[in-house]
Amino acid sequence: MAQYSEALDGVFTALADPTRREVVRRLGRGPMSVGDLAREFPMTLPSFMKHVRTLEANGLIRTAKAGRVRTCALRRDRLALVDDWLAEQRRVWEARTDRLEQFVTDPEEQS
Amino acid sequence: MAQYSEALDGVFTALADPTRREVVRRLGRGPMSVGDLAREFPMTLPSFMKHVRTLEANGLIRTAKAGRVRTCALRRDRLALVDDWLAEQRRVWEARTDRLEQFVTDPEEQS
DNA sequence: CGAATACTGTGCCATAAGGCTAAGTATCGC
DNA sequence: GCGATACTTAGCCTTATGGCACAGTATTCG
Repeated sequence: MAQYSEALDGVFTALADPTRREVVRRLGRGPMSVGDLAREFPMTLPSFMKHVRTLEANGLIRTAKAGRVRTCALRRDRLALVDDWLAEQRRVWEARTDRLEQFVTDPEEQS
Repeated sequence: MAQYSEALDGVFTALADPTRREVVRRLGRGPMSVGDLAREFPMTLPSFMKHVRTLEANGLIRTAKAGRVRTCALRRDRLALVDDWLAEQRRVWEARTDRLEQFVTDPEEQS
């Protein structure tokens, strides 16, 4: 029941950017170097590195430098936080005593 | 396989804020008016309304005004987008030919 | 050793996010 | 109708975000 979780803030923030989501996707296939990853995105390396750092800071990836190459790997366990949150949501709304949602958005209402 | 999805951007952005996540949680129990919702948060009404608008703009809630009261209701179907994205992630990493993750973060690496 | 490679660090910039106050509008209840 | 209620609009402020260029450091290769 951890409501105001900073961890969730971080994970959702990290996943709110399309570049970062794509990095997560690619790393799902296996570890990759920063350079190899960056090559697929239309931005400069320093800009791309910010995304890498954001992902790492929020625990979604792990990185390590060997020689001059930094390799990134996905941390699948962190994505589980999202799963958990969704599961709790479902728990909440399944708990309500079958209130039959009479509420309907009024079609007249525009603004 | 919609990668760069604006819908996902919106949903994740909306959920990245603890106030908005809590609103989603509370609405999980059933519809509520803006005023009733706002009363539980330590901020002014105008500030709170911004969150309501963000949630609505990103499709996570539906709102309608009756008289002087605006009622909010959760749109559970939008949360399914997150579920779907997670499911696709799992599909991606399960597809890799059991690459045994030899990659280990080098303990020497600090910066 | 010297050039190329692969980041890394710094600083700048524009826009967006999240909060506030103050004032305005629209209902509702007496 | 008049005051209270429930938003709503407008404008301001500060910080965060995401991108850039340019210069620097550390490895690797020939």
